[in-house]
Amino acid sequence: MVERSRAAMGVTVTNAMTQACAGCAVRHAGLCSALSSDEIADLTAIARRKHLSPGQSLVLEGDTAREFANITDGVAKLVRGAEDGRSQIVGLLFQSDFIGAAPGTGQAQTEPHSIVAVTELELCLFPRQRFDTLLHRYPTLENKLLQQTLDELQLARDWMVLLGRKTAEERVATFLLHVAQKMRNSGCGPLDTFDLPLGRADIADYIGLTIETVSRQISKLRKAGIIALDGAKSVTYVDYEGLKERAGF
Amino acid sequence: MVERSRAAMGVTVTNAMTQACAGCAVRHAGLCSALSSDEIADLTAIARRKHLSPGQSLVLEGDTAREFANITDGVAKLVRGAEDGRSQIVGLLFQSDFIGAAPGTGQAQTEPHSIVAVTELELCLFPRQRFDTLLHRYPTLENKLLQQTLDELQLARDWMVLLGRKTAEERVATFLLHVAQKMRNSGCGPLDTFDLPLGRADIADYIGLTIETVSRQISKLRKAGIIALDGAKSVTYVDYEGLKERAGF
DNA sequence: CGGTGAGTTGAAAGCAATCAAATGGCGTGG
DNA sequence: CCACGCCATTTGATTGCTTTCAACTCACCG
Repeated sequence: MVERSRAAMGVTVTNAMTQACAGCAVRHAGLCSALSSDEIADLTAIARRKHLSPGQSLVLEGDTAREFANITDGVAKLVRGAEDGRSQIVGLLFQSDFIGAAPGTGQAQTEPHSIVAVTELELCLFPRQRFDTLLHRYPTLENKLLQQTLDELQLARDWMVLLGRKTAEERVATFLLHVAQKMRNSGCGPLDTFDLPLGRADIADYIGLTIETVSRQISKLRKAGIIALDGAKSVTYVDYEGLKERAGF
Repeated sequence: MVERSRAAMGVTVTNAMTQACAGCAVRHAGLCSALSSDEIADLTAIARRKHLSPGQSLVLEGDTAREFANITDGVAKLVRGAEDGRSQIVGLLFQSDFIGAAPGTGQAQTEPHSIVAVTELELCLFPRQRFDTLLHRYPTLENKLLQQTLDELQLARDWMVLLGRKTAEERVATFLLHVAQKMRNSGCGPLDTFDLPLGRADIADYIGLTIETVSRQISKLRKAGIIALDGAKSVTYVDYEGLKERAGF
């Protein structure tokens, strides 16, 4: 809770100029790492910061895409939902991940999925048109975007394997490993204890199971001594290798 | 690295000069549509054609990536497999689709999945290094590649919804609609009868079911008068709207 | 101290997987 | 031209994993 003080200040002063890209948490990660000091100034000029609380959405499925964004802190989910209550999370976004349907095309598009904050979320927004202009001006930026998109495609395909062929236990184990890795990338260091960013319902929607099955499998891993729990969210990874085994291929 | 002249590239017998890009089936589709006549000549210079028969593979999961390719005719599958026999098709590639793990990064990578011909397949191959050079020289090419990658990402996420949340009947109906659309894009026109490019086993691996379940659901659709069959592969779409209903959201 | 919502646990039902066998298409060889 | 064998597909019977329905626990908060 202590480390949230900086974010809290960012809320009250939402102008980019007062908190320029130079000192940004993700200045040297993700897209922005592709830009030089001079180039980053152009980005600063069009950037706007925004804060979302858990459950609040940045865009809704079907909306017209108006802006792109970079996540500077927190976790967001990409959700595709059906009228009948079924919904599937098609991606999780962490610190330094980029949000945007189709940059570079120069034409308006409708959002293919909702984007919802699952933790307190800090964003850096870019208006569509202006960002596209920069994209064309700086090839390294477009190249970096291509690489990130390819990474996401790879991840989506990994998830297709999970959803199409893995058992409930394998899915939960894979999910736990996935989150652990992402949390580490987000600067938390190699901790073996941290809070899951998602509740049971979101986990279920991410790995294609029901809440009850997720709960049962987590209990099973706990009873097997693979993980330890403190409350529902705080997880300690006790037997990392055992978890990998249970995650399957 | 010294870049050799285009003339020096005329090594292979089946090289591009004997069948230049200008008259290619996909000259004005996919990646190549982003290039002018002058620019396409550079592509012609590094291109090499190749033919694969059903079951033959272009790359194997884990191999080092050596080349990119364009599909000029036929259908290929992207497969991720496990030792225990389970496997999942993470993508189908049709005419004008691009094959390649991570262009533009300039470094070798291992292939994340095998690429296997499911029909007679005609390819246009590009050596990794040389293609990357062109990518940097022609921004429109890189931009087009970004767009296609974003499209594929969108498709992969659609499939995540299918694999995570749809019933067996919805999966089969969705698959049939998907294939129909792809076949039409491949220049077959708005036919309502054609051969499925995949056998039951591949369909099962694509939509996350077993062969038997796929067969049962197809039979059910036939008995319901939604589709008609002539043998196992030739399908006639009788009730398009009914198929859409059964495909779910 | 009760209310609420998230999570856990139990029992029963359902849907797809598995096991098993029959059918059909197709090329080969008699 | 037909018989045979092989392989893909279909169909049937049973099993079993996950879902569904339901009740209970727990933490948090007014």
